[in-house]
Amino acid sequence: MRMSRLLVRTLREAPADAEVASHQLLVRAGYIRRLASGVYTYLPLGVRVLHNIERVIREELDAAGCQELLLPALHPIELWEQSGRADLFGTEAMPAMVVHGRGGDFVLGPTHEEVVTVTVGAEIESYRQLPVTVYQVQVKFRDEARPRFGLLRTRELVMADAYSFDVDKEAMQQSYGSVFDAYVRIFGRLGLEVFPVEAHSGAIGGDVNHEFMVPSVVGEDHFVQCASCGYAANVEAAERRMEPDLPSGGGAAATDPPPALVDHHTPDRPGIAQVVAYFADQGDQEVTPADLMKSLAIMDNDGRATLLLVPGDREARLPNGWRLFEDEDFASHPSLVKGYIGPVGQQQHGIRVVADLGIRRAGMWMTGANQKDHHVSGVTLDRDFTVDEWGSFVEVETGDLCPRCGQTVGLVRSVEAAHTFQLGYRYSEVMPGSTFVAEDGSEGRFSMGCYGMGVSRLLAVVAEEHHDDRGLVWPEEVAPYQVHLLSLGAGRSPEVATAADELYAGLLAGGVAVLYDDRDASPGVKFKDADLLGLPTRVVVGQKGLDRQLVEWRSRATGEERELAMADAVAELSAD
RNA sequence: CGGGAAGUAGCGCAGCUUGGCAGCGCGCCUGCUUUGGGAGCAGGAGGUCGGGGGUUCAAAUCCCCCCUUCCCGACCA
Repeated sequence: MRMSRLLVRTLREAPADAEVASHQLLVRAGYIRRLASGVYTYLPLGVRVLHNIERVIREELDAAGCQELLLPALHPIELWEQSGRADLFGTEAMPAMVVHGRGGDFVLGPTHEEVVTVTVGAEIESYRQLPVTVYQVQVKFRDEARPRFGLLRTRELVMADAYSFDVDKEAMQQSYGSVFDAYVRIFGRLGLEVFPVEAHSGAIGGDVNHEFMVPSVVGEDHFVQCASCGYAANVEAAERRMEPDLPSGGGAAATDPPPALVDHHTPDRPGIAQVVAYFADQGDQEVTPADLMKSLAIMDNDGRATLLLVPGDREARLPNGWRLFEDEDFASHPSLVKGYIGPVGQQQHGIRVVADLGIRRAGMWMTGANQKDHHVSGVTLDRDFTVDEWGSFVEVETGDLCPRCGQTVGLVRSVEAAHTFQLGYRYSEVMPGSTFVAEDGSEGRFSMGCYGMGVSRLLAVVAEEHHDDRGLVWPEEVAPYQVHLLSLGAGRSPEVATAADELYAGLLAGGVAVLYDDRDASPGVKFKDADLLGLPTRVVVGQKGLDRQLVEWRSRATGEERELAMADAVAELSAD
């Protein structure tokens, strides 16, 4: 491609709305342009990068035996009513956008479980046709509450997602493993370090699932990593080890004998922070969040009223399916007084008590008195309350102990670049046609998996992880062109112009993806633009080199420079 | 959705406090000169000062409403 004809314009300064490096550079170098908040146009250079990422994904998924199809982006709303997820529209869990057409209401597909299930279900009649894994690469739509960081979080995004269909759970897990492995290979080819972590499943559903986390300073997530044994998990799913006798930095040490319960009048002070502030204002007694026990009224996934106890200085981590009490739940369980909840005597009211292991450490606690505007201190395990079930119910923090090996873990800031789910029967149970004749003649239902990867987000992540202060530095797999050919002073030197034109023609004939900067621009401009665009190899044709029948070769990534004989240049560059 | 900031030429910004010709740098166009790390000179084009309403002889500037964008938080497939 001749740069004089390429639809690209580089900017010396980044637009004020671009904050992070990948966003600034992609805009400055002319790869993308913003159309609206979270909606971007891919200019020719950007499209080539996008297509390269897609090519890598296709190659690996094809190699793993997956078959590509293309599903509609426009979904009849009835399809989502059948899965029950239409109820979530407009909520934070499923910010889908609905459009009204002549044929009824449609959803701009935010994800494709419903569509793919009915599509594949209609084609599969027998277990003999299974397993099958399909995938697609297409645009999806999400009405993001807050688009961010250029392509990292958008309202319209390109995703690649695969869906596996198997005869049973064991077979599904096989398929899951094979796509999982393909995903790991894809990240490797894109030049990204990735950590598949155990995670929550959110609105997609299913049991086992993994997020593919790429460590990055622009990440919106953190994952927990153990340097010694390799344990890695999302903070929402991570557990920690807690030795019963190990102090965890909270609560008051138990005295012997334990002191009596002390009631404190704490008017209008629901919540840990307010109580701490209240005692700080009073001045007669210092109370820290760690002295308090956080008592949360929960509906668990079986609909049981449950009291969850965690140390007051820790964030509670609710298991999948659990939710906080709503007003009507409080109304039907009067023993739990919103804002002043405590564990004392709750089992007598039919409340199950579960507690984080951090509560078990020797200690007594201040907590709600189950009476409005009152807290109570000196609350002691076994004497004043008992626990029905222990577990790890707090978000893991740096310095906590690895649940696997007991060493300390750390939090790593990262971008969620892909998410894979073992769905099981979540969709095949509710979507019509998701049955097949099993080997024994009975009716079977698909055990499914789904595997989503953010293609446009990956473009941003690769740019984020591969740039320097002068511009982008694309890995070869994704670079829009491999060679950036510059002619210097071609306007005044017919010899340079001819040599550069011939080299360009030779590279094209040799099948090299080459971008030819044939513009009538000064050398400085061409060098700066070449650095900014970030193609792997730069080749300069100038009078200086031509006098010795040489062209100059330079690696964008390493800065390494070589001189190539004019006569060998095409062969050498084609071999790369 | 809560908090904060900002909208003036394609991009980056000044002007607003104290109302009075709409500016600067880069980019763009023409010509000449230049040419190995974002060249020089000369000439030129380009504006709904985010939108609407109000105050005033007069509004980019003061007042009210709205829209948009970005950042922090919440949330997130």
